Amino acid sequence: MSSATELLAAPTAKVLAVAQQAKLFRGLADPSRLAILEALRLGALSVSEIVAATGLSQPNASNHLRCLSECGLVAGEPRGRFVYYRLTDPRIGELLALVGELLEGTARNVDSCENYRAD
Amino acid sequence: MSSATELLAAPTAKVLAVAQQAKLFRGLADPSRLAILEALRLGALSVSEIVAATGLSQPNASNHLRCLSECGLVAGEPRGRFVYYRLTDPRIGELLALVGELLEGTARNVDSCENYRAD
DNA sequence: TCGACATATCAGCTCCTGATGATATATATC
DNA sequence: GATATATATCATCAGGAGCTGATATGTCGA
Repeated sequence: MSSATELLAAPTAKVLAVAQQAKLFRGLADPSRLAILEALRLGALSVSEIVAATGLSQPNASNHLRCLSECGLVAGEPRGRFVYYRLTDPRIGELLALVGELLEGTARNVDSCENYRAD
Repeated sequence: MSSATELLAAPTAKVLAVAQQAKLFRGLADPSRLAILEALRLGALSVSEIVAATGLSQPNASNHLRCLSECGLVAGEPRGRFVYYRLTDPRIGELLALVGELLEGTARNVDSCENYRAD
């Protein structure tokens, strides 16, 4: 954890908020999960449909869906043998759109960033 | 990297966009970097001022600032022995605000997310 | 009940991430 | 030139993240 002095004291609401924000961003900080969220922007999909739309392996997609569910970004609804996932909030689409706009204006050099290499 | 079939072919603009978005989110996916960005919302600060505002160690703050610079989220301006950092785009503040709103509505359980533990 | 299909979970592996302490480099002042 | 301060870089470490292949579990239809 950060060595921020605030964290040495009892965690303030602000510190907790930052930690939660970091977690949410971490949920988004993976190409596979972003691909899943993009696929879900058009409507609910089953796991198999998500696998087909993203090219992910089935266990990999399932793992990422669990992660996204636990972060509250998606929710699964079992219907027989299928589980249909959907975005929990339309603002998630807004968030992705805003980041797209930011990338056009500022983070042109993200691709050259050595810390986060897209292998 | 993701085994997405699109990536096996020549990367499309879409795939590259997702990879860039993931990188930008990864830049934001750390409490220390978020604390830095929050501090900079009020105006440009030197490295020492950022250290004071966040409680981070100097090398740690410097590393994170380099990361944020390379992602295009902040820019440093040397003035004598000081380097003043600022946000490169006001929409970064909007992004943080939107995530704050999302957290109020959906990701209430982020704190319980086992994949991303704030140690 | 059995077989097929859909989904979730697991073990193991590799690579990445974020921190620290030490230190190098740059700038300003005397 | 020497010293102090500010900042950047490095080596090292511990822990986390993301993937695969195997497999367990649940549902549906015959």
